[in-house]
Amino acid sequence: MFKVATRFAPSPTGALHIGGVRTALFNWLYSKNNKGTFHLRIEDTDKQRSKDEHKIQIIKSLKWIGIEHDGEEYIQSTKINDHISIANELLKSGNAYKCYCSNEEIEDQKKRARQKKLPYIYNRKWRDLSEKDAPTDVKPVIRFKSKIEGSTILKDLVQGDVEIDNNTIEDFIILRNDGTPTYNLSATVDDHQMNMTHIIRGDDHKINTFKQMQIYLAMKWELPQFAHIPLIHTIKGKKLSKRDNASTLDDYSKIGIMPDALRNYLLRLGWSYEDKEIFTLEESIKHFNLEGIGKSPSKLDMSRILSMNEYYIKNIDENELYNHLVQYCEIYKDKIKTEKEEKIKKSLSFLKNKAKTLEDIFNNAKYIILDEVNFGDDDLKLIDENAKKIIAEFKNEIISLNTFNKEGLEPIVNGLIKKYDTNFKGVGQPIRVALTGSKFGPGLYDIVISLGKKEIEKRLSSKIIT
RNA sequence: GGUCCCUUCGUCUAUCGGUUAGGACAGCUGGUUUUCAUCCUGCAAAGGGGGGUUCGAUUCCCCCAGGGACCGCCA
Repeated sequence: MFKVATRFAPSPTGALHIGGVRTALFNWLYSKNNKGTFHLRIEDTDKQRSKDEHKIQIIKSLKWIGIEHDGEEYIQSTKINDHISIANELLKSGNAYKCYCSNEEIEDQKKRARQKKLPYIYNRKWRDLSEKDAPTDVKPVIRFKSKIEGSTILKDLVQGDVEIDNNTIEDFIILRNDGTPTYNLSATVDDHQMNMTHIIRGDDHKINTFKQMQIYLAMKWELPQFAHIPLIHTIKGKKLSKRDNASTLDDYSKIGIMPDALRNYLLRLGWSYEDKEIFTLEESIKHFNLEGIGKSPSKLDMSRILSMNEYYIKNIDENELYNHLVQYCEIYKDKIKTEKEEKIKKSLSFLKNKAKTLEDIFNNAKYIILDEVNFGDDDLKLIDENAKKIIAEFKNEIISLNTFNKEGLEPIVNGLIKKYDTNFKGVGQPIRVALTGSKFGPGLYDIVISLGKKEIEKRLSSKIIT
């Protein structure tokens, strides 16, 4: 048995979206599960639309989520000569022919097909015509001579046997009239030269597979295995496209989703393994298989992404979580100063308890991360004369407090509650606002302890609340 | 319109002929609680429709309906 080799072959004509990432993930997992290799091929033959920045974004995105390809990336545009020479071989062996139809002629055919509500399929005009009759003013394209008789069965690893009549596959163009190869030719030649054993790609490629199979056959190349995975749909039930919002990895990273959480979410979108929901990277490699891939398309569900992220926030090692937070804040928020590290790490256990995203943790930890307290207008309203008295008294008690923990703080707060004939909220809220600027956030004792005596004293002396 | 694919709770899914159709997320209860949460109880929630096959179908077959993908000298 040959070593499994898979590939992910995006075109760098736009940002990689989450559907593409899942395809890459499945390919990667499948190869790793089989102790094989995973390759990245950049299909940059559309020179107008291909951009280097997209290529960089693609590689960065894959790396972010934990996927690294084996070997150098394969740049399709550097192999164009190979593709052209295969086209010529096909021409020589009678498996392809020159088509001298003008653009106008083709457009006309398409128009007529539309009018008659028939599917357009090239009429194979030049399939049997002699080149002697060729017009001199038209540069020909090269078309593959598709089978007309019989049918082809695709033994799809996900969808099972799929059979279509050969005459529904048109004589597709393999070389444009400017001499450049088209997708189906290039992809096939590359897959063959890269020795791919398994082509795992979106369901939208299925018709291409039938075309490509014919090229393999004509070239007497060994056919790889194919697996067409169902597409990811938007909440509206349509194919996810580059135009959809929030579909690149950056969009998720920006709101504080962690790569492992998204990886786990994507893994379970369209694939399952018994009732298991949480998969470490190692587990996902161990258990991944093609049998577990469902046949129906699945919808993207943000609340699930969020809850997966929440799970990872609560369950991963706190040092690791802290590192994620530092990176996140540096890129998207305020950089965390190194002298805050200890305070934040100590507080992570309660900061993370009310967070679904790294952004939530940042918000909860803002009172530590930022040196200045930013008061919300509504929150400031809570600081009336009575509240100011409570705050002042609390400050005085704190100054003389030796045991700076919950046991030491509780009697102080309780004393104030009694004195001012109120409840916990009546005392806690003004102090919380004075310390953090907000009435929401971690528990009062957590805040006080995490800030430390010196900082408390400083903040409670602020003019705005005295 | 043609070809192909799909169809279990709102969502992701389990079930490989016999189950009170299971789990997870979301939702709703109740409890703990120091705001907001977390955490813990519980509840509600599904086999598109119609035919077969079978002692028995969510499961196998057929038809219909609905949804989707493709139909580029893009990839």
